[in-house]
Amino acid sequence: MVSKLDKKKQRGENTRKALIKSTIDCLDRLGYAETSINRVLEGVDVSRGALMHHFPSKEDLVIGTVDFLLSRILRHYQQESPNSFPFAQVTHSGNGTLADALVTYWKNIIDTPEGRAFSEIIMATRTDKALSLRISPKLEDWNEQLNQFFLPPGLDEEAVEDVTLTLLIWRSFIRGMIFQQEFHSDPDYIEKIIRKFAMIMEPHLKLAQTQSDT
Amino acid sequence: MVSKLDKKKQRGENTRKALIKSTIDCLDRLGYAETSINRVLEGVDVSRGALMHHFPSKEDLVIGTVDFLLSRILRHYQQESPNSFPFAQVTHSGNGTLADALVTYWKNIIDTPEGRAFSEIIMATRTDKALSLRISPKLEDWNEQLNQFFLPPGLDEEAVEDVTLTLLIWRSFIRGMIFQQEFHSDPDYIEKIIRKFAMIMEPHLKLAQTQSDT
DNA sequence: TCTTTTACATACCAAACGTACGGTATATAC
DNA sequence: GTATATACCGTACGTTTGGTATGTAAAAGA
Repeated sequence: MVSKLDKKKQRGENTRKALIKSTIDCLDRLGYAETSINRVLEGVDVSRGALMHHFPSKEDLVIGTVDFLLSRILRHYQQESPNSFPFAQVTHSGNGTLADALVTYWKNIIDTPEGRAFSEIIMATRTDKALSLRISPKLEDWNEQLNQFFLPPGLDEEAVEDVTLTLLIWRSFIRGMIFQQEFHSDPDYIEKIIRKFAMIMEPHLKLAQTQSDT
Repeated sequence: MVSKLDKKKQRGENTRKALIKSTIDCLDRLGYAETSINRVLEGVDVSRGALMHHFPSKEDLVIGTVDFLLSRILRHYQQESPNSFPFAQVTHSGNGTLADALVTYWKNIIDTPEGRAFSEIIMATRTDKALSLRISPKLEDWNEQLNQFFLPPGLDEEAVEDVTLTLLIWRSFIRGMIFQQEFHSDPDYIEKIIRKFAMIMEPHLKLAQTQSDT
């Protein structure tokens, strides 16, 4: 009884996932402007009707994709993964340099199909008011949850503000690197920039940790 | 004799400028995905035929807009403007804080219709190969020219590399702030982040200057 | 068993897209 | 005066867009 129900729900879930995967692929390869429903369908064996069944509008498809991308990153932080999380590595484990961790984070999270697709959506959200209205609350929540990973308990208000700002600087820089890639396509040079940034930021991360220790 | 020819060429030049201005406005308000030829024409009193005469394809219109935007920023740097150029202010004049200059730069150059339109095009260039082929060389040239403003003569090779990397970090951060705005719409908070970044970067700019003085 | 719900498929729609093209007016060159 | 180039106009074309309407097969619930 249950297995047949599960089988059907599972089928629907698989279709949803396939559509979202194809959407991510399109956003990464073609950009937001050229990502159409037809193009998404080309990359997967799903009918137009099936897509409209799961995502009644194109906007719903984008929202579904955002939900997937946001929870993906959160999941990534929740289950340890000390190698791709720069701050955690420095403040918790202590082995390896911050620069290494930053480069790994860039390669594993930001400069990936999912990371680039996310950037495309964020960029589109800037001018798409309907999208912004639905996505902005999600982003605020997500931002809040992410920050919790970096805020050791017992910090005073000022220290929390300080760490939060430092985190935002880090995120702004690393997202901006997606733009910068257009000027410097050489991955080695990109890595060099990231390493220098890590070097400059390092003392300010250490400071945040020291404050929480006292 | 000359006046009549000039008058005609002037008229054409005015039409071109009006079309580019309208394109910038559309990119800023609607984003790259929703910027169509029809939409550009809506914002200006020019016929469809006139647009096709000056810009034979949509791609040509974008290229024309990029040319305008790039030369605009270069012009901005060439003619003094010490208030909006953070590095110049610190290394040349010395009055006012770096943070103030950075905030001014953000407000006057990046967070403007022209700055946002530029970001939209750069983002689109990532996935549009035809556009990338025509724009990338322009960007490399432009980048090179911009760097010249920040490189005092007599620097050794290592110092040049150091300053160049620092410049790229700065640019990556400030462009990334366009993304970050989607998370924090409050301008005062944006300013706070920029000021903290300036504080962190300040010693590293001073270092570059000291090296060139010795 | 009969009804409802879920998952998917096919066919179609009006609107908008970028582009092509024939035509007019005027200014310069010879 | 004639040829040529520039600036501009307006319509029409074929394609693609996001979205809808209708139908079918099967599982779930009564």
